[in-house]
Amino acid sequence: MDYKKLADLLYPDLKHDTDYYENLFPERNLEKGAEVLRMAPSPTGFVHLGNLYGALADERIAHQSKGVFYLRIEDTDEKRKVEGAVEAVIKCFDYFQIYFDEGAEHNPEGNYGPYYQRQRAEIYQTFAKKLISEGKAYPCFCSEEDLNKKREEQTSQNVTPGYWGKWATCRNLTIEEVEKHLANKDEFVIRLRSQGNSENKSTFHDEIKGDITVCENDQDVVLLKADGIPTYHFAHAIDDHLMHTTTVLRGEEWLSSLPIHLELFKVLGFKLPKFAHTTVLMKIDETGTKRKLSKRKDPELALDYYRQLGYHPYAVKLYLMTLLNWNFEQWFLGHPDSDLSEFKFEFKNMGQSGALFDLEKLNNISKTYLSKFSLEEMKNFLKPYVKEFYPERYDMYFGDEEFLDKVLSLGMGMNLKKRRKDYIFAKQILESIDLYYNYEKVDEFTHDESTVKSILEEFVKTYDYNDDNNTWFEKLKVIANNNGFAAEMSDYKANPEGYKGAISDVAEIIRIAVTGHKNSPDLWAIMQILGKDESIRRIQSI
RNA sequence: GGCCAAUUGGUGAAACGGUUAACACAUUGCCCUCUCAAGGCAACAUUCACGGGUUCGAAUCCCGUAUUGGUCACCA
Repeated sequence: MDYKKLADLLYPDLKHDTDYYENLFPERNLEKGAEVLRMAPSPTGFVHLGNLYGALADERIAHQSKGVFYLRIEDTDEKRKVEGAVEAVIKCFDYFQIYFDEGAEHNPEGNYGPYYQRQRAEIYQTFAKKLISEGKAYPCFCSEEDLNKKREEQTSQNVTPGYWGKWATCRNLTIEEVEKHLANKDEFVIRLRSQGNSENKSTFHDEIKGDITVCENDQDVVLLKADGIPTYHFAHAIDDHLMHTTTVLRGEEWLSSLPIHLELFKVLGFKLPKFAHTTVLMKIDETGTKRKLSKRKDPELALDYYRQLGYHPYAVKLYLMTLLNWNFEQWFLGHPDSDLSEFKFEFKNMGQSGALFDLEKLNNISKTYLSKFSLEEMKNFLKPYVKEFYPERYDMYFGDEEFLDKVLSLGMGMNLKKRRKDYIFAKQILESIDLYYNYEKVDEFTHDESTVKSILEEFVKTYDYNDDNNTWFEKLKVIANNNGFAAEMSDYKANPEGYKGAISDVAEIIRIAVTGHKNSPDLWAIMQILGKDESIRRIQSI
C-alpha cells in the first residue's frame, strides 16, 4: 500500500510539514530544572474546586522552579462550548490570584500559540498526515451504526469493546476503496493504527502515584474527528510536545487512557513528559458514603460559590494547600507570616487517595487568617465585595468610616491581647455587624416580662454614657442586687436556690434589648459605639 | 463485567520492619469569664478494612477476600 499517496489523497493542501512546526516552536530557553506546566480547561463555563486544586499545584511547581505556567483552552468539543466561558475561567483565577505566564486571552503574546485548540486544526492535521504517510494512522469511514453493531457483537461475545484488531475493518481499506468513499463525500475520521497488545504490561512512574502498571494500548483510537478537529488524546500529545510541557498534571480520571498517550508519543517520536495524576476531591453524602463531588448536587464545588460568600481567596488557597501537601499545614504553623509561595511544594507529599472536602477546616483556616488582618486590610477586603454584591449598602458602610472602624475593631478584638476569631467570610461579617445598622430583636428573653421591665427601667435611669467599663458594670451589680439576682457568679454557684438568677442573666436582658441577640462582643463597648440615644431608644422600644 | 488504583480515628493525615501510631480540624470535659468569641488545661485509634503467610518483631513485605474510586466515546 502506498501510504504517501493515501496521505496526499486525504490532505492535499496543507501548507506546511511537521518540521516547519518543530522549528516554529523551538525548545524553551529556560534555566535548568525549570518546569513547564499548563492548565487546560474545556470551556464549559463551570470552574470548580478541583480546577483550582490542580491549578494551584501547576502554578507552584512551575513558578518555584522558575518555569512557565500557561493556559490552553481545550475547545475541541463543539457541543460543550458555552459562551463567555473562557472569560469566566480567567476571571475566576484572577480572583484567586492564580496568574498565567502565557496563553489564551490572558497573555496571547506567548510564542507557542495559538492557545485555543480549534485554531490549531491545521497543525494537528499536518501531524496526522505524517502518521498516515508512515502507515501509522488511517482513515475510517465507519458510521455510528457500524460502530454500535460492532459493540453489540463484542459484548455478546464477551470481548473488549472498541475498534481494535480484527474489528478494525477500515485498517485494510485499499486506496481504491478510499478514493471511492472520498468521491462519495463520505465522512471519515483518522484512527491510529495501534501496534500494541493489551496483554503486555509494564510499569510506569507517575510523579504522584508512584509506580503503576499499565497495559499497552491496542485500540485504534480516533485522532481526528469528522470535522477535522482532534480528540483530546491527539491534541494532548501534539500540544504538550509543541508547547514543551515538562510535566503533565491532570486529574486521575486520565490515568486509564495513559496507554493511548504513551503510544501516541512513541509513534510521533516525541519525548515523553513527566506525568502527575492528582486525586479527585470527595465529599461525604447525606447517606454517609464517600463520593466524588458532583457539579449538580454540590454547590460548594463551584468556585463562584466561595466568591459569592466572600471567602478570602488567599484563605481558600491556604486550605487547598493543606490538602495538596500534607506537610504544608505544619510548615505554615511554623512560618505564620510567610507567604505560601515560600513553601516548597513537592509531588511526593501529595495524597494518594481522594481527599474529603472539609468545610469546617476551611472555616477554621479562614478565621485564623482573617484574625491577623489590620483594620485597613479588613476594609480593603470588604470594599470590593460590598461594591459587587451589596452596592446599595456601600454608602451605609463606607460613608462613615469612623463608625465602621469602631465596629470592626470591636468585632475583630483589636483591643484584646488575643484577637477574636469571629469573622470567616465577607457575607457573614456583614451579617454580624448588621446589628449596628439595623435593630432587630432576634432572641427571646428568658425571664418574665415584669422582671425584664424593671431591670431595663432601672438600667436606663442609672445609665451614664461617660461611665467607664468598670463603673458601668458596678452599676449592673447594684441592679442585680435590687432585683434578687446574685451580683457575683460565685455567690450564685454556691447557692443557686437563693436567687432569681445571676449577674449574667441581668446582662443578658440588657444585651438582648440593645443588640437583639443573646450573644455579642462586649456590651459596654457596643453601647459606646451605638451612642447614648440609640442605646436608650432600643431599650425603650421593648 | 474487564483493566487500573486506593483502604490508618468523625475529618485531613504522618509513619517507609522495632515509636506511648506525629500533627491539624472537629468533638467532649474542666478553667477563665456578664454572654459569645478567643485563650489555657485535659480526654479522644490497645490499633492501622478482613483472613492467612514471611519475620525474633508487621500499619509497614507477600498472597487472597471485601469495600471504595477511576475508566472502558468522533467528551474532555
